[in-house]
Amino acid sequence: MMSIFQNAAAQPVNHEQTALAPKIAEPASALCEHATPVRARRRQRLVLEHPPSETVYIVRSGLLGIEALPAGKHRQLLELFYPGDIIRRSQVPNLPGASLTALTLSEVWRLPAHSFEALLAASPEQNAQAQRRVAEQHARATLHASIVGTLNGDERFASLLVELGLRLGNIGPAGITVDVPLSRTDIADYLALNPDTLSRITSRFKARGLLTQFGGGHTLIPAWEALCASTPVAATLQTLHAPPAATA
Amino acid sequence: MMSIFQNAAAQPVNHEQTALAPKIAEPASALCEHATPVRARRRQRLVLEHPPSETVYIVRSGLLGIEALPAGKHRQLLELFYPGDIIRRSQVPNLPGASLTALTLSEVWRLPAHSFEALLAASPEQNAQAQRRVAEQHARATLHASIVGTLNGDERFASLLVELGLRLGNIGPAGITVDVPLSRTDIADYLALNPDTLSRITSRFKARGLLTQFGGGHTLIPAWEALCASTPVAATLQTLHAPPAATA
DNA sequence: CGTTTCGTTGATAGTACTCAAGTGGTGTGG
DNA sequence: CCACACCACTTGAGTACTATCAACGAAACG
Repeated sequence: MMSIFQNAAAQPVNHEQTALAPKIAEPASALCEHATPVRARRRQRLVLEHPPSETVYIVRSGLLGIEALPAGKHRQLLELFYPGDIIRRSQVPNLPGASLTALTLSEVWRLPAHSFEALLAASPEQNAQAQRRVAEQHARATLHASIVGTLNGDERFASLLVELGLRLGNIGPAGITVDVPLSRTDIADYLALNPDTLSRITSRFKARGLLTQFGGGHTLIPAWEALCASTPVAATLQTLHAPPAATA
Repeated sequence: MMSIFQNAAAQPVNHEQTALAPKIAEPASALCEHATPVRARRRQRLVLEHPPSETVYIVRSGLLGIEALPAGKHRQLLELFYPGDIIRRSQVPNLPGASLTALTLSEVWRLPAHSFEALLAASPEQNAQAQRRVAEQHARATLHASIVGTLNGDERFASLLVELGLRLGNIGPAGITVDVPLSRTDIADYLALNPDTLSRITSRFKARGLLTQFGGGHTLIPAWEALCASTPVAATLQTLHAPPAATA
């Protein structure tokens, strides 16, 4: 049974055949009747009220992130959200400048927390599915803490490339192509690195043949296996970011 | 309305009066009839099966953590769990050596995920409360990523002390006393620091009058305000770790 | 009392940050 | 069409922080 919490826009990396499969039609859902569709352009911030008047967002397409602005330090990108993810205020730590920001043109559903809970209470299957989804998001947040806490710059960057390749990559003749929706600053803020340091890392990756960059974020990963070998968490990323078809 | 998901064992830090309030009696719950009580001694690992035969743990007392053992690196303590927290396999990234470990003598409830979901489906209030609890745990995981990603060693250690003070501290005549249940290695692994570096940090803190250590993890924080001033996330920690009475 | 373990401290090296200069592309106005 | 300003990215040199390794001291244990 297809559900609203599953990825709608992810294009699976499939090493056997060319991806770019047509998007699957979605079934009608009780949620879409009560939710307000919202389109967010790049860099637009979505309001995160404080409890108890909470708002729940469900990502339909695009890419969003939690950002914070620590006093006197650089912006942080704490977490990335993909289609199907569920976001509410209380999931976000009350850091200075904390906000939910669209990193690309995105579509989300917005609905009050009490409506969301009422809808879940009415459907045990969707309730269980929402729980699993939130648990998966938790695992991703924990993994990110692990990556930022122990890996060096090269390994962190390789980890992000693997994640984006699994989420957004397409099979091309010369490797896997990814239209990276993050700016260089975004990537540095997400990996807790300095933009200068990130530039050195990308230069090393290009020199090692792990990466080819074109304009506008168009990126080619010529050697997927070598890239996966550059990060100790490639297998873990696979379980959290690969679509079910590619996991099997 | 009191619930099973609220802290049962936390002793709030209250700057107005002495803490050590008597523990509140808990109401009967449908969960305790279906859950298996489990006692875990220090360093004991709790089994984390893979989906779909998932197990859900609910912390009753004590302190637990998620640990991982990256190849060729030191152990990582990725997350701490306090009474009331909900833990299931899919919340934990599939890292090498990932396990749920008791850091102190702990009591948990164990039940199959499908039973847990069935019980939540029967009670909309508990369902909503479980969702809020999981969201709060998500916020803590994200905050930890922020701490480990951007703060230096001193700030990380101060952040942990504030967290433990809020969770486990008691008001004493000379300041706030905390029986820190973590070994030095645990703390270093949690803060993504080297044990040697952590030792230097504690020495600095003792020299600055922020910390007094006795044997067996008995710790005194003489200057709470000064400690909070040592970390940029003191206010955020307050919202996530302070009991409701102390937050107001 | 000796052994083991843990914690501390010093010296050194590796990594990333900061600051600064240089490069390339883009857009605007002459 | 060119000149210029502007911005993002790159690269180099110096600095700050932490990890690593080794030695020392203290406490726990037999």
